Amino acid sequence: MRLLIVEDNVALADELVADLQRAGYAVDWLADGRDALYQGASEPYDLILLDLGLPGKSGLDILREWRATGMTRPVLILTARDHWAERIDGLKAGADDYLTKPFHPEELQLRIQALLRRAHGQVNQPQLDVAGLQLDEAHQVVIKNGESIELTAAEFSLLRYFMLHSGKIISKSQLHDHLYDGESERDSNVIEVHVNHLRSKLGKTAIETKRGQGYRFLGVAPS
Amino acid sequence: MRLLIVEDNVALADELVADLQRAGYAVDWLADGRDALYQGASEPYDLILLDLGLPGKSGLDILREWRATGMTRPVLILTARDHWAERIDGLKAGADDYLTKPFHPEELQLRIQALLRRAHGQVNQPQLDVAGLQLDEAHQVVIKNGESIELTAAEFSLLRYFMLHSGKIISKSQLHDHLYDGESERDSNVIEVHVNHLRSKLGKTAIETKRGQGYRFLGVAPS
DNA sequence: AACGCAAATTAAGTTTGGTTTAAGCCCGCG
DNA sequence: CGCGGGCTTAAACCAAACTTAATTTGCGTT
Repeated sequence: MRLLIVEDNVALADELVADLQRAGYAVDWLADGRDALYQGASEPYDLILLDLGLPGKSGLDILREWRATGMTRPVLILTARDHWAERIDGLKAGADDYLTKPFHPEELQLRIQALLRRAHGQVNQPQLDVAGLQLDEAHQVVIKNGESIELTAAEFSLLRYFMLHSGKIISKSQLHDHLYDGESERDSNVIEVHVNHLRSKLGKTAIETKRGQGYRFLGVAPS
Repeated sequence: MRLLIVEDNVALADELVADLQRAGYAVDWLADGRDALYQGASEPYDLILLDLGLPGKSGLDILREWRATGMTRPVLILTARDHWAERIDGLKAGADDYLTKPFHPEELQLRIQALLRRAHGQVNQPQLDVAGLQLDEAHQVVIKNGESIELTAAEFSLLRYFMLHSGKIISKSQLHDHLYDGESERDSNVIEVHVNHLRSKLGKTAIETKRGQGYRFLGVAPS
């Protein structure tokens, strides 16, 4: 999953970036509202964290412009506790959720997970449960027929993407765009290697390949 | 389907070409307005993507000249968001649709599909639905009597062309011109081979051959 | 800092499957 | 009949995807 953080406070931003990268997200960070307006709409982010107290262009304005031009990606607003009135404005402007600063990192993680699930139609489930597999974010493992399987960070975020897009055809470039941040190569076979690992852990049939188009996640049959 | 891209930004153009080729189009690319003016009118393109911010000759001028000389092919204009006034000029000059940069690749695909359908009288349908067959662009399959049939890339683009020209007689050289880009051979039997494959998947009667003239797509009778 | 480990990535070699070529056959039309 | 366009099949070719191994990276430990 690829996230964009729009936040002008450098110290906070650094911490956020570090936290989220540790949690297996590809993270880009922008401090400037103008850049954000453009990049948030053009790059394929899965979720955007937006600080409302930006210099230059206000966070609310950015959000409104995005929504006006048909940008539908989930946006989570960060706002200072003492500006609580902003929350309502934020939701009105099209935010999907908000969080007041200061907040606990774990709280943020949970909100992000919930938003991502929600954006893919997995409503009200505490964890991703798709096609015979449950993904345990806290322990970075996947449960298949009651048996828990350890995953590396890369495998985990790849599988999470597959589970959120179960049944759809996903191209390798799409995977690249969503699992790696701005500065990374396109001509490599990382994806293929990790898919190979996932297949050996979940079973060869869990991921189907559609030659020339991409992959399709099918999951496992219950035993 | 054969497309022409007129775009001077090399990076963007490369990406577009790659995307569209993956989607099964034959793609030519020109960066220069003067070349475009000539080639866009002389080669048998099915659709032209035209960037307005060209050096040398403006995109608008090119479009106007095309239309003045009776060139009726569909033209999709690409324009920067902050030059929004150009859109109206573009439509006045005879564009069929426009898209503001930055845009999502998927959005572009949808517009292209819509324009191609529109240019062939298939109005307002989300997917090609002709002669008992529905073409599913997203999954590269065709649906016949509720049953989904897998197609290879070559079969898919051939079938798409047939469905867009259903009932008309189509010569083999016409197929060559529209399914393969500039640099390719003419004396081969590729088309015949793929027609053969399509017939074996759809039924022998789906495509009729008019000896010495070409093929005619008839589709399948509902069961 | 330096080490050691595991994970991530790159690289190289192999397999697979789609596309094209090629050759022989069929068949409609003179 | 026989010529030529079209059909069919198999084989050749090529690029995508897979696999495995080697290398690099990053991190925790000392």
